[in-house]
Amino acid sequence: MTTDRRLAKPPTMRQVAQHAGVDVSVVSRLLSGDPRLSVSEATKQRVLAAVRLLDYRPNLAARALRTSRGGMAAFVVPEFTSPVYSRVIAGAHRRATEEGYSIVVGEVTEDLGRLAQDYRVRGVDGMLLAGATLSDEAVRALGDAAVPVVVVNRLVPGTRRTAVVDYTGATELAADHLRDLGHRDVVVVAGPRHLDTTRDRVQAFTRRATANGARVRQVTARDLSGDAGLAAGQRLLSRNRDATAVFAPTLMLAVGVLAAAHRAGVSVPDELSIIALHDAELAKFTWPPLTTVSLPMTELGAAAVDHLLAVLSGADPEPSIVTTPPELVVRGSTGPPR
Amino acid sequence: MTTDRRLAKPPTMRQVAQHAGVDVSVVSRLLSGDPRLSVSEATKQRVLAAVRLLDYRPNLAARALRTSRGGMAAFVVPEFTSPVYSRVIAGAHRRATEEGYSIVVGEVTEDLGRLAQDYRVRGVDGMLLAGATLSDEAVRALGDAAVPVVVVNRLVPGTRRTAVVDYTGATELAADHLRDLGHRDVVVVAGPRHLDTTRDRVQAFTRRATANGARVRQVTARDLSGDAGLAAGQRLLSRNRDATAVFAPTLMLAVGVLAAAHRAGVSVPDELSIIALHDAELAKFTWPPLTTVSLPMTELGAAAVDHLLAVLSGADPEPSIVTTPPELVVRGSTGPPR
DNA sequence: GAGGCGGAGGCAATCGGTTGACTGGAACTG
DNA sequence: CAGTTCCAGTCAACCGATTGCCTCCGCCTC
Repeated sequence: MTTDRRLAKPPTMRQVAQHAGVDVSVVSRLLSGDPRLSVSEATKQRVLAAVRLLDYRPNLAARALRTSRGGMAAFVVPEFTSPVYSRVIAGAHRRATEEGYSIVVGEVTEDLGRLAQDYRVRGVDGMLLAGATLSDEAVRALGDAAVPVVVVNRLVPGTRRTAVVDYTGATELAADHLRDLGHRDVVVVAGPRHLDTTRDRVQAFTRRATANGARVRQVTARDLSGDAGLAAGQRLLSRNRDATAVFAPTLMLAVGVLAAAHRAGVSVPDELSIIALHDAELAKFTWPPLTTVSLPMTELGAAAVDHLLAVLSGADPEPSIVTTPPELVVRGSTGPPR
Repeated sequence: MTTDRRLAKPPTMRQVAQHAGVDVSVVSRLLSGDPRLSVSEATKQRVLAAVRLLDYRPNLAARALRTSRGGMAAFVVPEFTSPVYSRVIAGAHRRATEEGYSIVVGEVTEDLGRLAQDYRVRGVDGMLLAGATLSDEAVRALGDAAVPVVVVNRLVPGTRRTAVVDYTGATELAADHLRDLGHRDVVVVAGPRHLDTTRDRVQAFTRRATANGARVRQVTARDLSGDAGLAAGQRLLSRNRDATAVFAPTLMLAVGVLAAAHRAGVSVPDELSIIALHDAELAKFTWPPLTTVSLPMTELGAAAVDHLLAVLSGADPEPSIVTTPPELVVRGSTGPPR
């Protein structure tokens, strides 16, 4: 059972072949399911038995060298500490593992083309690129990087290689929740203008809320951090005293706004309701707990991997849109306006 | 300047050699700094010029095949969504990148030996293993896995291959802060008994707080999640009404206790002070913001990589202890007892 | 009986670096 | 001037899997 997995070198295909009394090419073709190979059933069983006996697994470096396919995908993020991206990574990792791929992690740098080249020689077959901090042109320029790139969670006009979740449905859920509670005067926290991700979410929300008959105003956060949310929240509270609800396109912004409310002595949800996009454990433990719209980020990671794999096998699929419906998670931060 | 980095195959060492009019072996030895090579300065410059011109980088798959060193390290965690581990990963990634290594991520499975074998054939040279959920024996058994394993953030008796931060100093900082505020009756939230990580922290805190003259009692959380902290907090509030302060060995436990206090209408810090180990953005945005002791988790990641690299180069270093001093971050969750 | 055909498997080049062994010539020694 | 020592590189065998092409053999056809 325990096949002495010490420091000894792993078995090679040659050893399997010897064990089964055949040529390595037979083993290779058999294991890769080459249709042009014909083997007798007996030989086939001998080979498979040898594979099992030796606990053989192909050396990926050798395979990568020969085929220039390394069985790895890079997940590149602006920073590792985002609670949202970590869920996307988890999903990507799971799916990749199922497909025999590994995930290597990377950080966004100014020269993504160079990064792609590095990956290429490392046997990394493609990149999953998350992060809204790049300009549209920068993203489009990646169309012919050294390895294929799939942009995650962002729809860039002119690029098909993306995987996204449906934010429209999520924003509508949020807008309708506020309407149902009776809010008619809402502030949305917009991200910085150059971040198309939040721009889209804010537009979609605004459209729906307006259609619902609400007055929608806007404050702009300088980035998507909690600090930016805090600052935006403070501006919001001093300028829009009559607003009864706030919509934040990301969780940390909402947490920041909540902190601003606490500091200003504004009671949530009595004087101000807060609702955010994206759910995470964190949302359960603020005070009051945050009402959010949960999005299928794990599935997004998986979809991105699937998309990349499709591209790698020569296809040019439509942008992948994760259809798992968003879910409204009502906690304590929303209530009827006073 | 832009050397057409399209889909074309990257330049090989052979091309560099041809360009410089020398044998590939010269290029190889020159680039790897082989001391047994002697080259004229002129040749050397020609080779280096060719390298730059072609923007050559060695194919890692080929190198891995020959040397069985793939230039990759795996960071294996129990789950990706921990805000603490993500900082460790960030540190590991930075350091690894500096050393020309890549980080692949993995999830803890029951059969870590098998995982190590998979990594071996993938060209992953070693594992950084985080996560306290494994038994001591399981960890010790990894001593002779297919690739070397460095255990992160955990001191297992009988293993030298670990990198840790100094929790003792951190717990003393916390205990002394509570003493300075005048607390004499403290509850510590212990993690589950089998988690030696939190056990050590709890013991160290208890020792110091007791020495400081405080009465120290204990509640046990079933794991390290916010939910577990909430449950423990509720038990704590019903059983130890006279305690004036709580020490939590991890951030999420503290967040859970804080939530319990809110739900019970107990005011923090007036009726109950809360202090936690580990700082993260999250701590700034709870209400009140959490007083914490910040630990050098980024440095820990870097130290773990350094340790692994040392092991890979044949050394057998002492357990690495990150000496960057912990820092007390006083926010709003601690104050004098009423 | 010669030729054809298909099944079962073998041969060997190749991917791109690495590394131990080796060589041609200049310089130096005795 | 023969012999030795360096210097500056060169040669070629790997590492382990993949893959186009070849062979051998038995059997079927005409």
